[in-house]
Amino acid sequence: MDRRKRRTRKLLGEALLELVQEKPYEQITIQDITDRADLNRATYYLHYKSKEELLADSLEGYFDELVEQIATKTMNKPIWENPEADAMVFTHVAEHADLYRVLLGENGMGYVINRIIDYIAKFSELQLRAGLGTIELQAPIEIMARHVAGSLYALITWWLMNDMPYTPLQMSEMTTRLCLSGTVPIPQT
Amino acid sequence: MDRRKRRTRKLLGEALLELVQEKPYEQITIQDITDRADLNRATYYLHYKSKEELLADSLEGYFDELVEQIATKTMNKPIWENPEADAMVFTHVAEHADLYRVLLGENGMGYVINRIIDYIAKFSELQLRAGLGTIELQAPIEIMARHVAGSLYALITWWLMNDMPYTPLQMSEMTTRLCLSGTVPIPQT
DNA sequence: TGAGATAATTGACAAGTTGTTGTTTAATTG
DNA sequence: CAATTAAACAACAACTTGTCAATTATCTCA
Repeated sequence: MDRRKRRTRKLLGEALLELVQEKPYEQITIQDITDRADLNRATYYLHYKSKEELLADSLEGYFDELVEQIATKTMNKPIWENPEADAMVFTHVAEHADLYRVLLGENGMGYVINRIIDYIAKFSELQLRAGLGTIELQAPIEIMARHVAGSLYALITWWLMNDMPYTPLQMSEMTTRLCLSGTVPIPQT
Repeated sequence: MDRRKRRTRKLLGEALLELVQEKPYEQITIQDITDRADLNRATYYLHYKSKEELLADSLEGYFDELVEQIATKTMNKPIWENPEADAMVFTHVAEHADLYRVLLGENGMGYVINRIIDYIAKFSELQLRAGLGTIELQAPIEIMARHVAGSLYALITWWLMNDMPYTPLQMSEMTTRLCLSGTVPIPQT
């Protein structure tokens, strides 16, 4: 890819991620973005058709970085020996807390939220499949993966929106425990 | 409330919920809404300041209806004797599938998503507190409630987006099982 | 029922946004 | 260095927004 092209896109992405922290996403205009990036508005349309397209592109980097980090650390380990994997997610979120608060919070963006849940679900599915034989199935793997993803997502946002009252490791341990053993380890029925 | 006022708001709400199923939410203009509702554009501003305000107002009805249904059926029963409660949620979603697909799916709306998770979390928290004494805590109740809410949310959307391949009762049973006992009932470590 | 209050209609305003185009200038690559 | 590709710039019509003041219709309650 042309160096100029890359440069422009990077500038646009940075501008958007900055702006997203200053005012509601819907209120950000293309004008705002190009002003901030010091580019002509017409230039924007040479690269992206919509705001969404730019946003997707800009977030790619963050996700890839995280996924790669995790992948190298947790290859093939079954999920229940891996609170570190989740801990990395919480750490990553903490490092970009301002951004994620906007993306996931109050008036968060459905696109991003679903994207993240998908990401986690895919990952969990792999982990669950890896540990297959040993465990008794509570539900189809696909569904279990969604369950885990939803839980992790909800705990991340709760944690973010409540000023991160636990350490990433604590959060990750609770998440793991809840996902593996559920809320009621020994049902008294 | 004045009958005309109520009428106008109802018309606006219906118009928005219709439009939301026809084109992306961001692309819907106030003009579109008032055209559809057969009202003057200026009238809109007499009632709402933003699209979000109208949306919130319009959804209120749906949620209240559902919550009331559930509340009467499940009063005071501990959560693990209540797959019916969850089943009602899945049934409700199925009845308004087209709408929820837009609100929660692909380019869903963070506002709505978070609103729903909050709703469920509050509800779970009550249920968990009710059954307290009997169970050993895996994590603070607040967190467990989020965990359950996230899971239910994720399973609902997965189910919706995959053309509802199970019955509401099946979904609800799986949800309950996963939340109570986790993905790995007897960890073999 | 009728008077007074409240909503809705209408038309118009300036300000701002959008997407696009054609031309010119600059940077990059081999 | 020449050819290619991107960016800058200015200007376009079309549309959206929020707000106004003046007018008309509808509702409420005494």
